Amino acid sequence: MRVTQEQMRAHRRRILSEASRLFREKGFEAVSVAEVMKAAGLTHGGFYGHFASKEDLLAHAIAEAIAEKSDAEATLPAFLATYLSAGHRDAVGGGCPMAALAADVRLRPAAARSAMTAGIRAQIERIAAALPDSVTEDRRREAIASAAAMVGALILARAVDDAPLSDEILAETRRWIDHGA
Amino acid sequence: MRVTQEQMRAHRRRILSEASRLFREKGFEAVSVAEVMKAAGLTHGGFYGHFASKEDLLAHAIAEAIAEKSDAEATLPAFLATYLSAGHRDAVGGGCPMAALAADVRLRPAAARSAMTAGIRAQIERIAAALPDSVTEDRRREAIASAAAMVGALILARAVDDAPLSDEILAETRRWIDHGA
DNA sequence: ACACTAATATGATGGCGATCATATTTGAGC
DNA sequence: GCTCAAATATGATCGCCATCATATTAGTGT
Repeated sequence: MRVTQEQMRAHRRRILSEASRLFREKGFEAVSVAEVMKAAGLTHGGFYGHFASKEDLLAHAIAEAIAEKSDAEATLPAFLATYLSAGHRDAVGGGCPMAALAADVRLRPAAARSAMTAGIRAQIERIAAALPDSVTEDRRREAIASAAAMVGALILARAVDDAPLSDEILAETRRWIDHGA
Repeated sequence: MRVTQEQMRAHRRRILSEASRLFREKGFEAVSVAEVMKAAGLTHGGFYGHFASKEDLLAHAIAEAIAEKSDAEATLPAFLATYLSAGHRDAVGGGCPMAALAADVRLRPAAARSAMTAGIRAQIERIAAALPDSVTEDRRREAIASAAAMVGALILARAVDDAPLSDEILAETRRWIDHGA
């Protein structure tokens, strides 16, 4: 049945939002188009009225997740405390799209990689802006290394099946960045 | 046809080695059991004589990759130079199993996570051993943060579709760890 | 050498999932 | 209000793949 143009835009937003969450939570391949549509309260057939393919959806979902996360924390220690927390580790679906999908994106077509690249760039710049003043070149280096350490720590903390080790990875990486920056 | 027990062990090793490479290269889901067997020079049917399931294979393949990588470089700068190099970034199939599979392992059953956890532990200890002398507690912190930064940098460098940015992520993270350690 | 069984090969099976075709409903523009 | 096309729903299709069943071959222990 046909719906309002407004409704249709709302549907598209809903699909994107659910896809963004599901992809982060379960990985790209493990989520079916039908599952996304069901989560959005629709049936699978209408999907191709909104997106060209599942991979097209991924690219938009990544962009969505990145845009949604662009409200930065002011200071680096505050950001770090949130980012490298048990809460963030355990809430993958609503968490950092890079930690959840950057490894996966290597295997995906250009559009998805491009969206991810934009997110990584933005993240580096955001961290650089939050760093205490110093030489521009050093700020960028610190921002890059901090971003890498944060993403890496979250990925490792999520991979590990041992809770104390997982906590330790988060805590020690956090202290290390705090100390170095 | 039946083969020598020796042959059979060789087949198993071959399957593991090809699986280890293929999983790193293309991801767990994108590799089929038949593909692994073909790469090992066998047909798909015999697979279940060697492993209980595809996921069982993954667990053993991770353990394999980790064992194969356990010949450490002596010094941290030397290890870093290899690890955060364009060559390593571009040779995923023979590269670090954590950078290739840690993010994926979060979605896999216990055995795979357990093998990965052992690898992460070993890597942390190896880095700690390679660090210049200092207080034990600080060494461990530096080792954990360095491991996280290295894995994160490699993942980000591989995700990005822009060569200069990718190179920059590797180079700056490397300098940052070198400097801090 | 023989019998037995282990290793592999060949050939199903069953399910899932991306995508497409067609039907249905109902906004939108006149 | 009427017409037409646009969203969505329903229902294929087609291919892939993990796993299993059965056949074939030939080591292994005697």
